[in-house]
Formats: sequence, C-alpha cells, structure tokens
Amino acid sequence: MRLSSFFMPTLKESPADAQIVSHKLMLRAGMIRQTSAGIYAWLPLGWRVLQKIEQIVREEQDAAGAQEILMPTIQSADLWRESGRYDDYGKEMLRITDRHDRDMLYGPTNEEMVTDIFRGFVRSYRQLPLNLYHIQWKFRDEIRPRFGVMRGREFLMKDAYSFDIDAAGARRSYQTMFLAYLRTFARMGLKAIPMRADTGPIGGDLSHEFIILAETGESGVFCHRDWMNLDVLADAPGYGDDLQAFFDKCTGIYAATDEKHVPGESPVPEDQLVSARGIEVGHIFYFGTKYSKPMNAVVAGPDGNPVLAEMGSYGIGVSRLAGAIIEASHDDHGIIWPDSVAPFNVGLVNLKPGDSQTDTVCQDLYHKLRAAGLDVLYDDRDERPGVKFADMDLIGLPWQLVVGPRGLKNGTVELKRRATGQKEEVSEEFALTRLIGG
RNA sequence: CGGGGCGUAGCGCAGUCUGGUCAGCGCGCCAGUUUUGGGUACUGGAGGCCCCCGGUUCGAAUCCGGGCGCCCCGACCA
Repeated sequence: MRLSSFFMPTLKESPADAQIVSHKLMLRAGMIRQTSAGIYAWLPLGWRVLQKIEQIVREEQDAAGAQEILMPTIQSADLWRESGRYDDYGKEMLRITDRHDRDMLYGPTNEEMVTDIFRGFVRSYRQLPLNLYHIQWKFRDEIRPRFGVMRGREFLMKDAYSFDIDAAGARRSYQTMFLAYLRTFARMGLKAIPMRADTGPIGGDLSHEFIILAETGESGVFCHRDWMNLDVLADAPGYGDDLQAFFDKCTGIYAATDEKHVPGESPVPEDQLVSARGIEVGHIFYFGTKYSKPMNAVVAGPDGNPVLAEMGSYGIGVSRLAGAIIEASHDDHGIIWPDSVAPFNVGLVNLKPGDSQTDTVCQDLYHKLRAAGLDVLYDDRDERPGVKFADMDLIGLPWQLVVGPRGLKNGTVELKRRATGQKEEVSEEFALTRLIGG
C-alpha cells in the first residue's frame, strides 16, 4: 500500500476527549473515529488491526474444535422473555421496536439465540459435544463509556457456546476454551492471567476472567507473584489431550479479581501477593442448564430419555484487545505492534521521492517484499524525513526500512526494529533476507 | 444515574467575568520559494450558522431561559 493514497489521517496532537494512552494513540494514528459516545468507526489502519486480532481468535477457536457461525445483531425480545433475562438485563440492553411495534433488541450477548438454534436441530447426545462461536458486534448501553474502544457501547466480541451431554463433558469444553484463551492471547504478545471471577448476569458457578496487567486497567486484581515470570504454555498439552492436570496447575496458582479477593483471607502470604490493575480481555463461564432448562434445549441421551444440555459460554473482547495491546505495548513515540497483529509488517520509507535512485530501490524492495507475502506500507509521500519518521514510529509497524540518498551512496539502507529502536545499516539483500526470513 | 467540566476552523486552544473595536492564535491543509536523514523556514491563501432554539438589547461568541452533545470522578460491564 502506498501511503500517498492510503487513508490514514494521523494527528500531531491528541484530541482532548482521550484520556488514556491507547485511546490517544488510536486517534492520533488515524485508526478510529468516534461517532457517538462509546461508538467508533474503524478507519483502514484500525480495521486492519482488528481483522488481525479477529483472525488469531478465529484460528485458535477452530483449532480448539469450535465452529464458526454468524448470528444477527438484532434479536427478538421473545427469546429473552423465554429465558427470563428480558426483564433482568436492565437498561444496559438497547431495546428497540420495529414498524409493527414488535419488541426487538440489539444483542448484548447471544446465549438465548444460540440455544434456540441448538434446540432447533440437535436431537441426540451423539451430536455432542458441540461448540459454536461467532465474531459479531454487540451493544451494551453502558452508563458511562470511556477509554476509547476499551469500554465502548458497541464492541466486537467473539462469543462461543458449548453444549455437552453432562457436567463432565462441559468441564472438558470449559478447559479446552481455557487453553485456547491462553494460546490466543499469547499469540498477540500478551500475558493474560486467568482469574477466578464473578459470573455476573450470565450466571453459573465456574468462571474465569483473563486479565492483562496494565496500570490503566479498570479492575483491581491480585495474584501470586509466581505469575510474573511464569510461562504456563511452556508444557501445555494439545487440545485433544486430557487437560485436567494443566487446568489444575494454572488455577492452582492464586489469581483473583477484587470481586473475589478477600483481603487477609487469600492463601498467599502478603509478601508474595501482587496487587495490580488489569484489563479484562476474556471471560469464560460454565453455567450448566441455566438456559437449556427454561428454553427446553434437550437431546436424547444414551438411554433414549431427554437430557438438558450442559452449557458454557466464552467471550473475548476483540475490539477491546486493540486498545489493550496498545496499553501493553507503546512508548513515548507511539504504538509498538507485536508482529502478529501489526497492520503492516514493514514500513518502507522513501526519504526522497522523486530521486530516481531512491525511487528505483524502493520500488524494487516494495515488489520483492510483497512477492514474499509481506504487507508493506510504502511511504512515498513528498514529506520531510522527520514527518515520515514520526508517523512511522506513531503507527508502530514492527519494521522500518529506510531508503535515502545518503545510505545509497554507500550501498546501504537502514533497517529499524520498532520495538527496540535498534537500527542497522545493511545492504538491500541483507534487509530482504532478514525481513522475509522472519 | 449523582457530582464536576466543556462545546469558537480538521486538531489543540484564547476570547465569555467587564456586550460594540471580536472572528483570533498555534498546528494541520492549499500554492509558491526554500530546505533535504528526526515534525525546516519564509510568503501568500482557503477554511468558522462561535452546539441548537428562544429571550434581553440599538447591538450577543459574550447576559438570561430551555434543549442537545461530549468529557471527567463515583456505583455496573467483553
């Protein structure tokens, strides 16, 4: 993509509305545009990131055996009346009526709808276990939206729903998602700590929140200091393996949100307890027959008698992650994207567009990098070098490849790693090998 | 929803108390010159129902009334 024609409205100054760093940087980098309180349009750069995040989530869900579907954003109130949640959910739920005066709502979650789909088609325990997920926009009419996309009213969420024949099966499904979540966040360069959590309006008796530690986190969290340097995935089993031991190990190390943490009563000695703030990026629940019972989602069991489906649901805040990743990875100059979610792999900077030599070299690099499958943002704008460097640092692409007359005189280009700031004067060939090789 | 604040050019702001001389500044944008490896300098230019409606007044960005929007702090949530 040529930057001269790429829609990326960067800002030198932060809009006054933004308070936290990720919100400021997303606005300054031209990733998003607020359209109402807590509602955002995603501009090309932001949309690319969102799709990268989404794809990682998708791949890991698929690998864990879940199947992707797509349910509507607008739901009928009738389904929610069946489960009893229409009255329970309160003002957070955006209620609307259609032209026939039918009660509808913009879905804040999809337990009822997926349960309806399930009961419409699944007849036998032999069709279980089943895990269906979708990645869809949700709306929760937060009292006070804030922190940009981290706490919006409209947000993109991956929500999966598992169906099992019995509690043992449901716990396996839960553990599988538990592992999938750890893998998913790790792939985004995040260390997410699973913490015992409240189940909230979703209900149920087993629940974990996946928390990223960050100063700007919304909730207070507590965990054993062992979590700090622990890589739980180091010896993690595969999705098909028995996960009980792994699950026990992970949940055996203390970690709890302030809702569950009782000061003075935690099993961790004071001097080994870390108190911090965290961002919730995922939340999983096992809630048994909370929905299958009122909605009569039953299948025939081995003995031919009807059995209520044992269910769980599993959410990941996809749009929130875009902000959370920035909170976890930035410096004074801007964003530092982990390679896996970066909107482009490489920023190619032509310091002197119009100069036949730099133009030629840039063209050559651009085509070769793209031919190798890399996403390249080519800054071919007629701008001052300083502007280009500043923009490149701001938008945080993992690699910057800088081509200017000074270097070319010596046959070199500059390769800069955004995360470390390390710069190397290297040959074109070396740069290509380095970038394409990984 | 309680408490606080804000709304003037794309962004950041001054002007509002003390009505007129008030449509301003910086950045950005456009044109030109200049500069050419970390937001270059100069010149010229475009761009504003001063959030909206009503009122007071000879006269309102400014005073009064009523709306709307947005932000912050608190109680709730992916």
